[in-house]
Amino acid sequence: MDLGQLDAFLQVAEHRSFSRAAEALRLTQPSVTARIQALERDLDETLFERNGRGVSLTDGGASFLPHAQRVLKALQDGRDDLQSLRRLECGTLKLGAAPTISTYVLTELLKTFRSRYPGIEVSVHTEYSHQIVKMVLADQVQVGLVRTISHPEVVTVPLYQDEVVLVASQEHALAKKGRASIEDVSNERLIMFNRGSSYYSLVDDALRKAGALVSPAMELDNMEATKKMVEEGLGIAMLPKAAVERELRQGDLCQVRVEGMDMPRREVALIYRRGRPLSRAAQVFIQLLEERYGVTALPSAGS
Amino acid sequence: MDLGQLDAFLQVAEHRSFSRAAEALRLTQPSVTARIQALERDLDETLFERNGRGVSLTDGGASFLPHAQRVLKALQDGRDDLQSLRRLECGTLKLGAAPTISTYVLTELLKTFRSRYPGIEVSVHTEYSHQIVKMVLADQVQVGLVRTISHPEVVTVPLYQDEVVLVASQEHALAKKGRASIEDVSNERLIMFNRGSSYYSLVDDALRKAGALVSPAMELDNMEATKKMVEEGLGIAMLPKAAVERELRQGDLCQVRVEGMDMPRREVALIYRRGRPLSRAAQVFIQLLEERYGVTALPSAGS
DNA sequence: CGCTTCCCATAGAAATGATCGATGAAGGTG
DNA sequence: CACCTTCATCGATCATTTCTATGGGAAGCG
Repeated sequence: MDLGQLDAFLQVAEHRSFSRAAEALRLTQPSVTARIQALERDLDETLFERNGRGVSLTDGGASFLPHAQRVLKALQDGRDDLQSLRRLECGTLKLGAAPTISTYVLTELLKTFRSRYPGIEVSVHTEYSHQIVKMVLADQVQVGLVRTISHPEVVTVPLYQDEVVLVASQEHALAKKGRASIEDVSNERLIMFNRGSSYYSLVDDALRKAGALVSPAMELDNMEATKKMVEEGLGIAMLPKAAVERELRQGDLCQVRVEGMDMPRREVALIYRRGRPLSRAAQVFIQLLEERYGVTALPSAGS
Repeated sequence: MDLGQLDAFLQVAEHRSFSRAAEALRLTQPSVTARIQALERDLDETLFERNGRGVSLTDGGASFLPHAQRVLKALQDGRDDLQSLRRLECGTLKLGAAPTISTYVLTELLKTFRSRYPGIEVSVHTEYSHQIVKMVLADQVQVGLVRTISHPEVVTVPLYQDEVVLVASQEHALAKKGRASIEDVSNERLIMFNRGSSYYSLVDDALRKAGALVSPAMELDNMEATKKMVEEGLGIAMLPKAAVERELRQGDLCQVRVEGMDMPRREVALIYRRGRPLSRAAQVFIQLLEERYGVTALPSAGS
């Protein structure tokens, strides 16, 4: 069985003639005869009645016709799908991101991405960074946005520094002062965020290094709840700036500069599997990141 | 593009390996490589990522995969359809029949036919005989059941004689006597049926030949109405026996023998287009007629 | 680090299959 | 009856596919 045979079959059925079908196919009539005969032999079924003037479908031919049409249609659909994939009119982008990034950075990025490529389906998996790395390696996600991690199998492209800032409610004394000493901080009720998160140890280390003796007054596993606590004046907190940007802008929270302390920073990076061609959707997503953060993430074509 | 290429594509996608796909296809690995490369060249799209250990689909390959599956499925469906056609599990039977035959003979035949071949779709077109002949010639129906007509392009197989009988209501004087003379008939109110039908002239001729001077008391275009009229005692009628068989059996009407008159007969025949292969459905329908009426209608295989 | 193993790509020869032009046979047409 | 059209057949040519043998690259193991 051959697609050329099916093509010939459809043409002959349409034109009711071998010779006219041959013209349409840009073949000679004996070739069309050969194709139809081969098809009939293959299906063990006479498909056409040959009568003096042209041909007509037998019952078997009539019943096979719609299937032959489906075959060629499916093929055309396949080609069309590839074409729209090339034009980025469809496709799938599977992203992995660490929790804070997923909530406070990715949303903005995806807004742009979706308006640029409305046909591409996007799915986001939020996990801790080390888990995202595993997912990238297992091809469960194509691109990850995580804290900088090095792994031989993974390409890591730093995007930006995610700074941790001290925040307090608007009415808080430190907020009004705008700055605080290590001592001030030590005397405040510090609300800590999620012991499992990488921020916890970052903040903890930085405070210890600065000589602050903090006793966490509260620990929450949830960023939104933590912010609300601080807003309500139940304490102060050291949180990633990206996560509190809106509240700072709206005045719900105030940033407090801490004198004599290096505020911890976390480098956020884009990762993807090394040595593996990226899907087109992933490529254009990474291009978006390149524009946004002024980095070069994709190997240039020349290398 | 070639079905072998699609087959190879599916096998490689499934086995994630060219060589295992080659085994499954009973080919050598280089052949599979060649097929995939040809397909990739045709689609202008890399379908597989070749990594040291096996291969995996690219995004393009993944998007083409379901279409390739559809192609092969459509083909299998086509083969299956032909198979069930051969087993008479499906198919189409288009019948044409003259009005009386359609109503009073075909129904019974089709009951048997449907129970024997429940999957075959049957459609019946009821037209006057000469119209049915045209439909047979135009391939609008495959088989016709009509009064015997001869036409060089049509095979005509007489099936049975459809006798015309004189009927009267149970209470009618002639019914009680069981027989009538020509004179009796002439004195009765004769209800005639449908001037357009071939029965009209048959009956008219026969009466005239027998010397009856009839003045139709009523003329109806509808067999059921005619019978009702006779049942109600509004007159007598000469109707095809097939059309009144049930009423005779149930006693609603009585047959009256007419002395000294040749009752007209109409030969009913099966017709189909000459020199054209019949669909399987038509063949088995004709076989049913052969059984039922003890005739030979199909050319034997040897000729 | 080198060895082995697995996997896919390539090259050239042989086989297979498709196409073509010419011609024949059958049926329809003037 | 001659003529035209239409499909089937035949043998030659050409293209494609498949095979065997071999090369190169990546992964796994000692």
